Amino acid sequence: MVSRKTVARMSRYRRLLASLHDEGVESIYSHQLARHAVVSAAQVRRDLMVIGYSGSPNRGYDVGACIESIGSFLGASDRQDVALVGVGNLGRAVLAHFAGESAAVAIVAAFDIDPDLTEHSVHGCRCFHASRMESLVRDLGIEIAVLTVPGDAAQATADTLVRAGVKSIISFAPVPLHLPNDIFVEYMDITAALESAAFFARLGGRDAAEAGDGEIEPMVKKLESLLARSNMKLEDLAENIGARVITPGRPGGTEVTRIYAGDRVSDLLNEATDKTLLVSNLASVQMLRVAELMDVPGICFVNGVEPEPEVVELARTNGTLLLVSPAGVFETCGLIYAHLAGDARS
Amino acid sequence: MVSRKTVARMSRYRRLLASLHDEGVESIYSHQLARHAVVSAAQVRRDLMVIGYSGSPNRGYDVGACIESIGSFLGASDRQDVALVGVGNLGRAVLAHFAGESAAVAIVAAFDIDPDLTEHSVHGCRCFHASRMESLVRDLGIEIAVLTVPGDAAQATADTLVRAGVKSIISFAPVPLHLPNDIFVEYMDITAALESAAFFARLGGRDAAEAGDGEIEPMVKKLESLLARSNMKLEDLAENIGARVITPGRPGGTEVTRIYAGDRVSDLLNEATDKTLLVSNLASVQMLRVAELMDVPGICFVNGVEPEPEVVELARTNGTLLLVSPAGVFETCGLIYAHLAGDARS
DNA sequence: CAAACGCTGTGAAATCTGTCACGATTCTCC
DNA sequence: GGAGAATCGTGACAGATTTCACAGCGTTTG
Repeated sequence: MVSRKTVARMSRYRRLLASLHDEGVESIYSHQLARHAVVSAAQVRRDLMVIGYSGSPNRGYDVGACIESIGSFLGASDRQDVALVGVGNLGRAVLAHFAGESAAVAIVAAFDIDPDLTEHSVHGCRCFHASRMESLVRDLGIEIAVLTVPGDAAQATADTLVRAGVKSIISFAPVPLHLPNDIFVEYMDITAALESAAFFARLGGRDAAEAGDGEIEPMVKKLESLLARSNMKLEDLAENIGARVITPGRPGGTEVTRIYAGDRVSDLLNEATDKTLLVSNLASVQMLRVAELMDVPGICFVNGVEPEPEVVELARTNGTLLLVSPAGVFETCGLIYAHLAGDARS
Repeated sequence: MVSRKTVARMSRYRRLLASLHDEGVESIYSHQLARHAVVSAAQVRRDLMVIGYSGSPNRGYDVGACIESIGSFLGASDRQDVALVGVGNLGRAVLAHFAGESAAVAIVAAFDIDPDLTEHSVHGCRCFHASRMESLVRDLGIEIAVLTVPGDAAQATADTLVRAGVKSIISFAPVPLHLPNDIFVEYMDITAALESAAFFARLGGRDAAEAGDGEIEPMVKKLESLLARSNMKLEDLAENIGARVITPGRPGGTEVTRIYAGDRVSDLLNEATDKTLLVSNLASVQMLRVAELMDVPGICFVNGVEPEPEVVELARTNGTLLLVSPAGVFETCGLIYAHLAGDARS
């Protein structure tokens, strides 16, 4: 039996693949998709295995075909109708969220007890009075419902929906629902999420300290040899320091033996080689030009800047690997260092 | 290390306990709390174990003290401030959701790029322009953020938040975020939830058929002996057929050896005993009166009706166990039957 | 006052979930 | 055409999570 989590990941894969497809990407390797989805490569392969889609070694997975496969697995066969109950702020937000998507699931009817809302359209979805819910849901054969009603109405509403033939419910209400256990319920418990976040935020300080368990040995000069020895891909490094990859590097991976951090073009011209990763504050076209001139394989911008489209375009054309780290130059370098040191130790 | 799931459950426990506390419940057993939270009793005990709170045998857990314990575990020490980014429909819904709650977490600032929203209050929360986000978040020492921006802005916003010192993020955006791995991220992926729901709804038919795998043997007459032999509590039965418990039964559990389904009072007077569970369409006070007269220990209403407060009140006074099953009389009986049969077989 | 009962706390088993490692396969390059 | 490199598919493994099962203890009952 396929697990709930796997299905959720599948949905994410499909959306990621769809956006890549729009960018003209034809095929993709498991580790690339893994990086996009923030999971491990093995996970991706296993997930794609269960849906029966096979990629080809050396070309990876065909993006289009893979989208198709996931589609047929998740059930693109016939469109599935969804009902939404509770047209408050949250309900409207959910309606707006799905208004654009032309996915295989579509919210076709909304229900509320407020007569003012009734018989109007909200974000392109017809709104009916709750009293008509049971018969309409039954007659339309709707099997999926989104519950955005207040907590005290959730149980009764859910019971009605189940009676009308609904098989799956997504509940935003902050109460657990008591339903027959052949009904699938997915809770979107915002309060629980927030309290979990608060909990882990408090732990954050301590935990992060534990995580960065490296002794800060003064072995700076070893960096070069560490880099040279480690056959780590820049792509993998990016993942480990929390940087995101904006443009892919050269095919076959990007090898570096040095890291240079700085913004002064004159220094750069002296220091950069064709195996240097450049870490810079300056997300400008100028930087890219110099990088190209020096044949630098990769650049890492910092502070989470969003490079101008022009810059991204140029990087893509040049085949320069473009990273963006959320941290500053210092932290980014520190992270890379710690990572390499940790890697070498193990 | 305590897991993410455990923390989320803790949050649910606390809310359930709080609402029970308001109802005047003083103490509770693990299996009762388990039923409310729709988890197993062992799970509850283990969860409460990790926070170090101990109940007493035979009196169970003290509701008030337990709320306190969970509070100090999740961190009630000092209020934690939360920022919300993206004051669209969804953002407003989340703000409204937390406006009332006086919990230990509070959304203290909202941010958006729309100047029209800026400097206004939305649901009692001051809204600032996004350009002031980084400095304000940093200066206020906010470590938790709710992300309700469109997908294409999510990554950049998250980077900025992390740079400003945020430790935990709850993201409603439909894209995975690439962040340092000491940052806690909780995804509320509505699309994934809906697609999962759609998937399991489709499976529903088959799956349910598999679940109810019992051969439909004509052993109706064995029911009585089955019931007599099984020392099942009605409370447990309720859980297994997806019925919810409205009022608790007599202390010490509710034993039944027969089940009678029907609405005619005259039949009832002939059939009911003090060990009969009554299954009825009719959620009326009349029914309760007859039940009391005949000393019936439990009644199960069907079709998910919401009994009148008057009925509930009377049942509580009488010490009559009141259940509501989401299904009809037929299905409810069938479920109970299947369950008993399955139980006896195992 | 002793026996029986029912609940909690917790070690141990079972189950679920994700990762690793390695053979199989395909493509590239010489 | 064959060696080599890189990737996929998958059995085996490790870790996390949940459930089971039972000892221990307070309460009730005869």
